[in-house]
Amino acid sequence: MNTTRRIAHLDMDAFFASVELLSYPELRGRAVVVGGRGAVPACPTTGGERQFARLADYVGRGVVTTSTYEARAFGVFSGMGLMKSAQLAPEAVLLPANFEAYRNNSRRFKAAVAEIAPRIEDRGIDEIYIDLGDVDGESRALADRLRAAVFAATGLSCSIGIAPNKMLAKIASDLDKPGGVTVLSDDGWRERIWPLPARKINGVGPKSAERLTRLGIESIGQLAAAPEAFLVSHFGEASGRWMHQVANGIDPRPVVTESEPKSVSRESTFERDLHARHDREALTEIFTGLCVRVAEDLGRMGYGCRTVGIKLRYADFQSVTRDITLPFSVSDGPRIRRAAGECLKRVALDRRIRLLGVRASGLAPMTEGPDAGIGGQLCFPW
DNA sequence: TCTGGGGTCCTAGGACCC
DNA sequence: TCTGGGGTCCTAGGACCC
Repeated sequence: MNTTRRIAHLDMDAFFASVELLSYPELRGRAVVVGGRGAVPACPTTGGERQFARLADYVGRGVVTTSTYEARAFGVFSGMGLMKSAQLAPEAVLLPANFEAYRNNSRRFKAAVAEIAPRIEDRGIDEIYIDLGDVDGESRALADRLRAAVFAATGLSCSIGIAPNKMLAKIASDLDKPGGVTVLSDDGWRERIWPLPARKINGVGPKSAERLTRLGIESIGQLAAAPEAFLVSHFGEASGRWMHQVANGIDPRPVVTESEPKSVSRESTFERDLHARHDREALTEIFTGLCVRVAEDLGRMGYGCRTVGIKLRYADFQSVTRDITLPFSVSDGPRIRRAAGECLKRVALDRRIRLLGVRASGLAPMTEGPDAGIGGQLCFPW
């Protein structure tokens, strides 16, 4: 019996920036950065030629969402503060994010893939896993077909990895970016994967990579050779085992084609740090607005929540969370606001705050009207 | 001149029940 | 009077991912 699976990971190349280049083809070949709250959109001048904001002129707390490969050559990557990236590439063009356009293109590329291979796991706006088990065709030819279909639907390029499991497929899709296809076979993957840094494993982040380095483990191959008991003793039962397995090419996780939402949240970082007393009015307004948006999200999804939580980030970047679980499900702004207010009473408000967030979890679909799912009761304990 | 916003999953301790 | 386990729920924090 042959139980070898065939799984693809498809990753759009510099997705947000590439979508912007569809609108502004004159920027092709230039260092372009997408991101930033309050970044200035492109505007036509009187001559008809479009005018773009320079990265060097940005002021604020925004970060890079995506950068073109030309910008990455300057060392500008996702997550970097815009003010810092401006020092590396002052002449780069800065564009504000246009999520409507990204969602549009995301839907289109996924639909194009689904025409060829319908078993798709959504991994966010710009990447998917595809179960190719029931799809005919040699892997490389199939990948070429998928790439062509994505390009025909969007005008955008992607990279694809095909391998016996998700972990290997994910690493493979990154091996030949942009526009590459990498196929790893059941017995040939080791020579490509084992020399890579352990950090390349999806799930080994900066903290774990640092700890591994201190233990003398740099590569995936070294991780694979480390005794499982040794990893378990340093990273705990679950993480240690998992690291040992994936480094040895064992990853039985299936491609999950459907999932229920677990939580929804809204948060906001302020232009300047606010003080609970001095800026009370502004904070109250922001807080209520976040609750209203969470309620709107829940309403749109048709879900209620039993747990309401808040998040604060202080000026020193320390974060705290508080949450409360209600005896029944809620979904309306006022009740979410009231529950979140209870949480707010349990945090220190004597320091400057840079971020405020509101979260709803313990989600359950609301079957009937907005008040269904609370057992018919309309009273609540406060 | 530090560091966005939206998520998932895991851990660990305490409460509470059997 | 002292001593157990196991299981579930709740809360807080943290790592990680896109």
